[in-house]
Amino acid sequence: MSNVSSLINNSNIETNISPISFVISTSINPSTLSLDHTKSNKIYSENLVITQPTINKLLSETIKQEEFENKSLEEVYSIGNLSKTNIIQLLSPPTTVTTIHLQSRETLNTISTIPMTNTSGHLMSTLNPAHLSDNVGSYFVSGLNDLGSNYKLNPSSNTDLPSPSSSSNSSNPPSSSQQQHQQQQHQHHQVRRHGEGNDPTRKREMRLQKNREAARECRRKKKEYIKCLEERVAVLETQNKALIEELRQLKELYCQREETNNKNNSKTSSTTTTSTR
DNA sequence: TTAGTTCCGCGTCATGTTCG
DNA sequence: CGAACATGACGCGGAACTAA
Repeated sequence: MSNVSSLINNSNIETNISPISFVISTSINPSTLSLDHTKSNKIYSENLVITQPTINKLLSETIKQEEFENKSLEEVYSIGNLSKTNIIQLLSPPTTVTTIHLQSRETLNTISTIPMTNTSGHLMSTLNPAHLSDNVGSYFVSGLNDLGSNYKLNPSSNTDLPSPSSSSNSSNPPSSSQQQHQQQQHQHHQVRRHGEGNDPTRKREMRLQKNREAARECRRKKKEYIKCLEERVAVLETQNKALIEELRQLKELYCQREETNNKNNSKTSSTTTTSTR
């Protein structure tokens, strides 16, 4: 679990997106999900960054900004009617960050179907459960300075994974990672069968075996981390484009208003001069 | 078709970090 | 402080790709 306060302090990414934004950490216990176990790890480590309009929609269509900011954690929890959802921390405004541990596939679906918007409500992207499975969704690691904590996955994530037979894709042939997992388990059991005697050769074998597995896991995490970064880049680029467009429109509007004001001013000044004559 | 190149994943070693 | 773990570095083999 990443420290939300440090996340905010060390990274201005969320605050750049919106004065008030929310980080929803999808630290899902894989055992509670009926996901393909080869894919659950992806969800396990990633954070969703959802902006104010989205979180409002998530919690309640009727929640007003001020209301939300003044609520206690428990109150927000109950308003949002987020069953099985645990709001860990709600920082005070202006940077309000909520970290929510999602604990069920159901909750994940609730959030996943909500479009991500920017500060002005522009649609940024839609987070779809299918995207999560495909690892293409709009979710990313929480902040550059917090990447370490995302990079480090729960070491039990492998062993806690549901068995392939219980997954929804049980009819599919095992993927390479599934095979790898089975192979690892097999090797693990073999090692156990042989015991951990004091034989130096056996000790060395054990050490090599463990390191082999550790290296595999390390590479997997590294790949996942890089993928997260790439996805984050994509999302930030989209947001950046939207913000630039928003800025352009506002500038245009401002110029138009200036022009109208100038015209009005010149009109009134000319009428006043004629009336004084 | 084939030789050369690139990419990817693996196993191992060395070393830094964490934990009891 | 030692054991266990995490990770960077290195070399190797195989698959995929490419140019001749």
